[in-house]
Amino acid sequence: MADASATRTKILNACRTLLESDAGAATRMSDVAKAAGVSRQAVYLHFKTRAELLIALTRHIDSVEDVDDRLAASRAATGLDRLDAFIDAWGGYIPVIYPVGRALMAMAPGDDAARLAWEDRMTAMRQGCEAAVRALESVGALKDALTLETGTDMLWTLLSVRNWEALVETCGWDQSRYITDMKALSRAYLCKTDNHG
Amino acid sequence: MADASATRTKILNACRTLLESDAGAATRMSDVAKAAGVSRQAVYLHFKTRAELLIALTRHIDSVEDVDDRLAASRAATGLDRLDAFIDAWGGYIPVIYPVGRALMAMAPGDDAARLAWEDRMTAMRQGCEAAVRALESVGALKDALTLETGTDMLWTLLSVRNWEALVETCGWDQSRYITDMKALSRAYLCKTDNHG
DNA sequence: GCGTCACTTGACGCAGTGTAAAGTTTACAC
DNA sequence: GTGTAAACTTTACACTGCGTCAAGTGACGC
Repeated sequence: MADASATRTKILNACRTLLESDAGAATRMSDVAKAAGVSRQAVYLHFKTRAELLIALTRHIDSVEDVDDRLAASRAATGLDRLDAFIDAWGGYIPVIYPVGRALMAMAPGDDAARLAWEDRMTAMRQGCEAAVRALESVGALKDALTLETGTDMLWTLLSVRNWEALVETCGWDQSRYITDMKALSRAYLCKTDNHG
Repeated sequence: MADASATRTKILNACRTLLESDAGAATRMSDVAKAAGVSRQAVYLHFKTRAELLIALTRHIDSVEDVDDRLAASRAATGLDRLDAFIDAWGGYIPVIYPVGRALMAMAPGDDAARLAWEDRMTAMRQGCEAAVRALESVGALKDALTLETGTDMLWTLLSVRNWEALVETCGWDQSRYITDMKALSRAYLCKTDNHG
């Protein structure tokens, strides 16, 4: 018999590879099984549903890619630096989770489990936005017209995966320009004009 | 026998009403048929596929809601006014097409016809963005660091239906705040700082 | 040898889209 | 009134992809 956790990992890696390929969004359970070299039923043995597989994959990627380490740097920064550091961290992580995120977003309208899982992630990301806006507020850099909540709503929207998709995937921006311009955009909206160029 | 074009309109209106209801995104062909008071096959008699029905609905809404009139005002404006006028026009139109747009976006990953139709619309909207950025450029209000294309890419992204969805549907902003803040955001990113407050 | 765990095989139920074919109703023509 | 044609109904079915079920196989521990 095979090692169960090894098979599980094989399935997760196969699924990730497929999702990262061109037609990744259309990846079916049978494709995953074939790519992993197991039967379709073996996939269901490890993951009850397609949504559960994708959700498990996000966690798998998180641990493999050290998401916590990436975000640690942004938590150390203060004032305007915190905004930049957060955009570096989150913006740099988007391309990593994008393939599976895209699949989860695609099934979200019709699948509560997928929708909730993705919403949870986006809610967690919102905490980072709020912390960055709070950091601006605490050094008096936040525009007077903005509240913590309004600023957070907008930053959370600007840094959405959909916007990354639009700029990088659709418009063909490269990742570094995305980061640079998102920083400029966020600062232009959130910060008093006398606090930046 | 019934009037074919009357039945067609009945189907389109029923479909629109369903899409505008709470669980609109999940609207099936059989739901549309039932709501229109015709058989499921009658729907297929008028629209070969679900995608075709949704695409026809966007056109139907365009004509009923006078989309051309809405955009005419923005084409008349110049300089900074053109940006505001375009955001008023397009931003005001998003809530109108959102229900059917959401359905089209949901099926886009797996349906070429739906994807292409939605992309076409977004490409048309991009023309408006480009015209607005060009208007800024022509009065010397565009930031030196920005090109026409970069500015257009970003404005097109900022004014996406997804961002309206995030702010209005998810964050609960009201429509007028969405418009106001989008204008502020766009100006903050696109315009030289000495051209606005 | 015996059980058990991981997995395979093949079949099936289900939902929703789309197709096919035969029948019904209405209108209009002559 | 008979004929015909268009709009629509009814019933049935094919297809895809998800998820389930049940019986079978192979390896390993004891």
